[in-house]
Amino acid sequence: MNVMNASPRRKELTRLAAQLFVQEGFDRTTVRMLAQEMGIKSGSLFHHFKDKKEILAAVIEEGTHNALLIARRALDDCEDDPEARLRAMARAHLETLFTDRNAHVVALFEWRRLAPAASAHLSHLRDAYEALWVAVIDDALAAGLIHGDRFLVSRFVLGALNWTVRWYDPDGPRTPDDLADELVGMIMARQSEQGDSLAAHD
Amino acid sequence: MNVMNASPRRKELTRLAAQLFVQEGFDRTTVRMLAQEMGIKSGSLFHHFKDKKEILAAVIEEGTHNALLIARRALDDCEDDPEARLRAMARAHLETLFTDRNAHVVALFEWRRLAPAASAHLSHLRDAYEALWVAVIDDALAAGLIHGDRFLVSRFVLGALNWTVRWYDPDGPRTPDDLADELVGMIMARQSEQGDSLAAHD
DNA sequence: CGTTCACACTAGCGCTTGCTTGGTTACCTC
DNA sequence: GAGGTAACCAAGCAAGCGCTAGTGTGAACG
Repeated sequence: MNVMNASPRRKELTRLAAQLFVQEGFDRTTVRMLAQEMGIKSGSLFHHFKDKKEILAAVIEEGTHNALLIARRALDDCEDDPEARLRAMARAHLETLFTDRNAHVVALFEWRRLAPAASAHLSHLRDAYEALWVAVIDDALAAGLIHGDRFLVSRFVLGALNWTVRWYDPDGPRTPDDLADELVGMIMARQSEQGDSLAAHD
Repeated sequence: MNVMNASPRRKELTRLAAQLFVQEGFDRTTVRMLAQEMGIKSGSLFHHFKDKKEILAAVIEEGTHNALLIARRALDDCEDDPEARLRAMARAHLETLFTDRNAHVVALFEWRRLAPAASAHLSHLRDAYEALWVAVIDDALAAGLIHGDRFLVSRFVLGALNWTVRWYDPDGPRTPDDLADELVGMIMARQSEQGDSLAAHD
């Protein structure tokens, strides 16, 4: 019985589980389906995970961890002006949603299924990820690039991004980067003249 | 065995079912839980609905129907400029989400659980609702009020609105109308140079 | 009065669920 | 070659699931 460590085998199983959770949802994914996808019998599954919820926790941890890594790398690699950083974060978010796809989607949509104790352990990962967003949004607000309440803007932007998993077709004409750029363009104050709209909100 | 008609009793049961579906999700809501909430035994439930999925279908139909009614009324009651109409649609959307709450939320999040045949019957309702949105967005684009691709803008806006059910606290300081106004303000091309009219909505 | 009908009940069937148990294999280390 | 260990399997249990069958009510109607 493994508890929290990450053997290579367990990592692979987690990746497969994420795929099924995205397709079917956590509740409709049975341990027998998971086992079959992994090429083992259902009983063997409980050698790697204590119970079904621990599989979900592992998937969500993996997804959030990955999102954090990709976002940090994106911020490191991009230029240092507010618009570029905002664009980089939006692109990174969609990248985790659609290329790494599975785990991050599960993290977004099945969070509630976790026991409070388990989600408490993961919340620091999530907080770190959200902190990145808040910093970028704050910079964009301070630069007059966008306008509004910092709390609401970040929620709206993340909502618009997260909802893409409901309608986006990866085989369609648009790339995830196109989506990210369009969203950033949509919310940016089209400044024909620069400067004075440094709106300090209360 | 009722099939599609809507007796008053069935309507009430549908309302109660929606409440549970929002709280627990469709899969985790058992027929015994539904029956208890309705004050009857689980067997009696199947006098009103053919099976569990028909309950979900009834809830979703109710939710979409209601959203359509509220949106139409909002458009009728508001002034006839693109900004007012956009604001009215956003407000109406959040109104269905949070006051009528239950059914519309189920319609958004449990759509996939429906059999294709059942969802085909409901798709015309959904199409009608989306048509309202597309018309309003098109007007706003034509008026230069917002900018971007009509398809993407509507998806992003609806995504931002729908995602509110994940974080909005009805007991908090903000009203749903506040949220709607902030979102509209966020995406509007602010070519009026005087001002950060932030808290000043309506 | 008898018939009908909407509505509810009791009882439980057949199946699936998450999970446990006891044992087997293959490999590593000393 | 003895001992340990990670990985797996066959078999199945207890609980819960959606749903059905058969019956009993009281009100409405002729």
